Amino acid sequence: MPTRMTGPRGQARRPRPDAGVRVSITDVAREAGVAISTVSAALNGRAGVSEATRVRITGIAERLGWVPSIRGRSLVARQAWAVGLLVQRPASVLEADPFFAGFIGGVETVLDEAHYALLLQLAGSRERVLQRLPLWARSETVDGIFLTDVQADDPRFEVVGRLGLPAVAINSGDKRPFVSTVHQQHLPGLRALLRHLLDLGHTRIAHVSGSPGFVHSGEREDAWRTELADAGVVAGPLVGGDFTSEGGARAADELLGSADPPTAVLCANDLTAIGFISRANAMGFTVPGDVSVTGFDGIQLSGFTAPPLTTVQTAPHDLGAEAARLLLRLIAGGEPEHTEIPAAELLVRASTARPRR
Amino acid sequence: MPTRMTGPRGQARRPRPDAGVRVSITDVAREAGVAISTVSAALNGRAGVSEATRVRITGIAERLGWVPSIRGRSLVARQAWAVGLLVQRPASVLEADPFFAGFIGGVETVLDEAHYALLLQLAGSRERVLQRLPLWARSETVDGIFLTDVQADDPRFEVVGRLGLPAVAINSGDKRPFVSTVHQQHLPGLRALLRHLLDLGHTRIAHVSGSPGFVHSGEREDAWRTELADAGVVAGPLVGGDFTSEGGARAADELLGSADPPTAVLCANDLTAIGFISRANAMGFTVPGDVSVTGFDGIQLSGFTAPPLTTVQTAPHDLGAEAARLLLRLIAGGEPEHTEIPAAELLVRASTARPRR
DNA sequence: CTGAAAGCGCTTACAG
DNA sequence: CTGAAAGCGCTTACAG
Repeated sequence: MPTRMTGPRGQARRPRPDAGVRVSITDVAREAGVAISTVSAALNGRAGVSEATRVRITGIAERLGWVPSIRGRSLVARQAWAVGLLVQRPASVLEADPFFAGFIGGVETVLDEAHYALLLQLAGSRERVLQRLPLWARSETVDGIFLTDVQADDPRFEVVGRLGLPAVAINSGDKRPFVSTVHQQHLPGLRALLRHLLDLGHTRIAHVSGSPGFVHSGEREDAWRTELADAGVVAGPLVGGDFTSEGGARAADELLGSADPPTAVLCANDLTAIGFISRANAMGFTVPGDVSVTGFDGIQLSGFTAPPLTTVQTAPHDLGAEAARLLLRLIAGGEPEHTEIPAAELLVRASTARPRR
Repeated sequence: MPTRMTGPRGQARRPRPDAGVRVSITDVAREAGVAISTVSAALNGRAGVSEATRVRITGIAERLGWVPSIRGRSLVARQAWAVGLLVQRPASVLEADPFFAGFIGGVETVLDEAHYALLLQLAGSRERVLQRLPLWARSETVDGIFLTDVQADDPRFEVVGRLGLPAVAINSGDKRPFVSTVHQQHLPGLRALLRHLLDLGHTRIAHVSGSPGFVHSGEREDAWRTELADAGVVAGPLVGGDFTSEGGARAADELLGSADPPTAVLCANDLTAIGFISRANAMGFTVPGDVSVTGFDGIQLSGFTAPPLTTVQTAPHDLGAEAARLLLRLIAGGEPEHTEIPAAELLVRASTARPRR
């Protein structure tokens, strides 16, 4: 039976097989009959250690299963070898959102190679993020952070600037002080999408918007308004959405239940479009026969809906990879940079067609 | 212009506004004219500090913006205040998978309250996970880990046991040595799903399996075989899938292109089912008119497909929350526990109906 | 109630 | 080429 002992913080800790014997640099040094500084130099490939000693020490370290403690190393190096993603959303939204999985996947491919880890925390709201950001920075838990879900007047920029915390903003619209930014242009794809609808002959094009406050919500709404104005078409009704399928379904109720429904609907993202189509079908409308519907994002499932969605293909994975590269460079002492990945492109599939009349 | 200086590891580091002046416990002690041990005791609410001193020190710490460095604290406390998720999949699979977002969301809701962080790393393959696990454990980067995607003969159990690393296995099937486990029963829902198809009158029920090697792939295939056998129905054709929509589409090609297509298809998960339906439609088959199709998982979009999917509703979020609770208890010195969350339930929607003849 | 010391596991100048 | 010492920022016994 395992016995109980009391750990350094007074918590009961159960010893495990082979676990009590944490091997430290001191153990390796003792075993090798050298000083710890020699072990350190040998293992880190620093000059000034004879090949014979290096081989001997390496062998002993391996035999003892010694791996340098990141805690001791962090303390002197003043690095955490971790970067953070402090998400400004409740868990429920994160779980449904198609952006984060791709973004994190991209981030990881780069961090992994650099032997950096990603620290993830869900702060749930804008207020709690602002509360936690200084703690993260001052406690030196991470060497830098990603700023996603940038809002129009985002106070985080001022905070990371003041704290001196390396940060990369993703799709923040403008260049911001103190931080690097990576951006994927959505406007060209959005314009192409609207021209596609106009070219098909639509003149009554509605918009289901994203959650208010987000940079990309405003961007999509503006593009819709501007592009239609340029074509001399009166912008159809605007319905407030929230980037969810439920929001899309509600918008369908409202738009298709009206006296003069639109012939095309620009949805703020794919989830919204899928919800819209689902409800439209339930109401007896066919897509694209009665109404053309477009998405935005190009999530994997958008190619497998009925009908497959006309949308704009974004690249959260590539955005994540580039953001990670920028952050690592900033941490290494580089100046802030501002880069772009290739613009999001129109993907014409089967959810759009000529208007019936 | 910022000047350059060289950091402790020889990397160039750019000082930032306000960033050079890292305030440590020593600064607070000096400012307050007390010993660092007094500052530590005061800030951690330990007994033996007069109220007056505590108030004074707290005030000074706040004014100086001091937050204890997790590095210094980690070293003496021998805790990382972080747990890890070392994912055994390439980024592309992770990005498409509906499980992880929900699971991570659930984990976070619990960790956040306990002031623990989640360290995420994508190792990409089983081999690299096994290579990295000892490094994570020995470098003391995390206090414990989650074991997801458990495979039939998973070597990770032996490794975490040997390393003494607290671990929680998710849906691992059996109880395993050394680790806590959390499980959501899928079998009752799976059986109900199959009985639903049998009750509708289907006698030719095919299965599109998941990726080979995973516990839940085998579980679904076994249930399909067993339940049909119990009902005296010969199990229809089995097609290998991979939990993706592409795999589902390929399976539709194969099954619906055959001379005697099945009247119902049990897909290993929702993504597979959605891909199957998409291709079925393209081939001129209606769902559920010509063929009934079922999913598994109950992802949010499964309610918005055309037709909405009959599936089994799983709860990755709850699984994540419970797994996090178990892991924190294990880290605090508790014995391994084995818990269950409520079983996954059948969700009958519109993708299933009586067979045509 | 407060302070001085030791030590967690490392790395980095600096002596020999 | 190797070793002894100092120090990163904390916490925890132990003295006073």
